[in-house]
Amino acid sequence: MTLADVARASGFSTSTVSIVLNEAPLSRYVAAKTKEHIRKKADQLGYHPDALARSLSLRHSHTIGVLVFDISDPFCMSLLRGIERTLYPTPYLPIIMDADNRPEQFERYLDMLIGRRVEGLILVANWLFAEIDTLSKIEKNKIPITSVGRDLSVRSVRSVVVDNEAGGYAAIQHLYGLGHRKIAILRGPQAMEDSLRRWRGIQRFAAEVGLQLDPRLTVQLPSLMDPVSGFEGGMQLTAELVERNLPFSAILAFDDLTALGAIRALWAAGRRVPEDCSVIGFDDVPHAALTSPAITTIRQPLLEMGALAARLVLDAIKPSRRDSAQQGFVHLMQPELVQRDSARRLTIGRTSKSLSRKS
Amino acid sequence: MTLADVARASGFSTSTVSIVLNEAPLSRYVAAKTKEHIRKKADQLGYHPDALARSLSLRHSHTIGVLVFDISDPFCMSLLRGIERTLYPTPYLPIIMDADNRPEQFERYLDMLIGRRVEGLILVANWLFAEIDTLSKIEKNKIPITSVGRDLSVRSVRSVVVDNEAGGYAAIQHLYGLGHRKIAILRGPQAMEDSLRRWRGIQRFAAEVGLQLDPRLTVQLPSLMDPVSGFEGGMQLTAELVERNLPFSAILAFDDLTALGAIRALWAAGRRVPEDCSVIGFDDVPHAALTSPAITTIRQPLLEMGALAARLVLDAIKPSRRDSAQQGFVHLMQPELVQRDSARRLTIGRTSKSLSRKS
DNA sequence: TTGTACGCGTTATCAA
DNA sequence: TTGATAACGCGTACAA
Repeated sequence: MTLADVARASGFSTSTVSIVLNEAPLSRYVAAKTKEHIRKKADQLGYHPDALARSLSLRHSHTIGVLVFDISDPFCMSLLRGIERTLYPTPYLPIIMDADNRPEQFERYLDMLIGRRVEGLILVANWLFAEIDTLSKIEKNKIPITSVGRDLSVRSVRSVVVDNEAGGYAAIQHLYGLGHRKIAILRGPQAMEDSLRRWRGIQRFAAEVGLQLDPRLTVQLPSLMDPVSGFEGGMQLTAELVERNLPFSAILAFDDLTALGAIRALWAAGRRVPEDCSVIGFDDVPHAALTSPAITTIRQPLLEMGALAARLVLDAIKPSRRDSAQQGFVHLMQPELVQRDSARRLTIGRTSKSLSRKS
Repeated sequence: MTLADVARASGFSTSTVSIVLNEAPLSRYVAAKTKEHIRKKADQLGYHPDALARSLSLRHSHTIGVLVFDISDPFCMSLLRGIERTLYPTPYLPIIMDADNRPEQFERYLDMLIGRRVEGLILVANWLFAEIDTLSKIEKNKIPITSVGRDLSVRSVRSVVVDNEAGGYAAIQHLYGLGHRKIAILRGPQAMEDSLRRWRGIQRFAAEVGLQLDPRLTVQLPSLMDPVSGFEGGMQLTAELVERNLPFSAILAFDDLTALGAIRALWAAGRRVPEDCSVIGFDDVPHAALTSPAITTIRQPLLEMGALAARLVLDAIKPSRRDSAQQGFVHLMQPELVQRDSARRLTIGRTSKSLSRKS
């Protein structure tokens, strides 16, 4: 079904049909019954304008590429929702691609997205990805890029990330406020900047209140990992901690998955959460609220972050902006403590040996 | 950067450039140094062929639409992965759209997908969706459709679904084998066919072994719900069960989210899983393995289901097939019991009042 | 108020 | 070996 088909069937020319169907300005001058007739014919023929041909003619595709590094990471879901919802009322269509954790796939999809002439690009970079130089291709093509979840502002891309330092600070502050002093810290992989930032926040708080962080209780997730292995990592690290028999009454985990792993290890060792040990996570992925106990965590405003990322590309696409000054700007979102059931006030005189004797 | 630009820069015609860059058959006759030269020029200009124009010319888009009804449902992630991985080595590009649980959005995206001339369509219909007549549009357009996760075979669409009856059967069989007799059953919403099928499997097993299903222990999730409310529903139903003080030693939940809700209610009531009550889920969504206790469940082979769905559309797209006979065929996938920690053998003489006295 | 003709970037056909 | 030209389906000046 092409425009020509509709034109032939309705007895008018393609231009008239096009004008009517698009409600173009000129359609003001088209007779009402002509419009009626054309619309009916089009409908009855099941005509759908060819978006490809239209894009070609109009010289813009009305699409925004959304490149996700790992769609199975629960972290992404809310981000995608935020993007989706922001784009929905606009004429822009998000095209979601999943790189399945593989850099080559990422590159290939990037190429395809460029080939499809996306007008903007949102990178959902939840996890590490090696400095992919492929981005320079995009930069050359002058396609506005926004990265969400990871700071890529070194290049010419705008980034939307959570304030990791504030998050780390809030996490330890909460635990401290609950009376915990012997706190095990499960840091993220070395290579991850998020991890470093959170750690800085933790240290800052500790310094402010004079809390001593026992280096033996501060451990680090291995470097090369995919998101799920955050669970494995948290579990293993915690198991080792338990094994070493160091006293601790709380665990500050790198993220929710790590926290889940920690809880599993605790559970396996017969320690209850939160009775015997408090645990705090980071991110607030959707299912953090669904476990028992529900995870107390530092919430990244994922929905809002996705929405902001979408708005940023949208803004950058509009030609009538001098936002170019904002190139590479980092938007820091404020995290928020979500109190649930996995962390509680340290009670005195409980039997568990995991309790601190100090307080 | 267009083909014409490269042609101009390299001093050859667009045809030659096109032939060389596509490694078309004719390129066998092009001088090696010409190829070299053209390739270098193209590369250095950062030329990316315009997929839209190419599609227009070739009369096929090499895209497959993937319409997800709710991308935030963990159920979808593995399905998407399966689709993704199957399509990756082919020239077909999956275009993922998320309807965000809203029928209007579903319809709009369906239209856009048709407009973009997708050559096939995969419906990831995890949750209920009202008989959307919009599908008839697609049927008119002769685009092959495959539905995964939900049986839509009434129409001309091939469906890939798990054998729900076998799953229900396996679930109760497992619980029964563990010694449980007083089993609470959290059935899915009335309107959902999956639920009915699973229930049939349960009844069949019960009849075979002469197990009496206490009607008071068989409850049903409310009808209008989005996926997360499966959690709410499971929690509420279980809380009511506990409240009514009926003895039961195991819960057979409609799906994993429902199971999570049940566990939460049990947890809130001070009953431990699996010590005081066993729980079995359905689906094996990614995080069923990450809770403590990890959920024993009936696994849907989601990855394989996604892969099969993708292969089905791929097959249907190939013109040289007489698969049309397979229109509307349902592919039943076999579920599999995954034993983890939320269900265990009923031990005799435990203190909990929730135990069955019979066995 | 409606029709004609051209261009968007590619590929395919045919000629040279 | 390479180049000109006609589609592909659509929007839009421009003409009528």
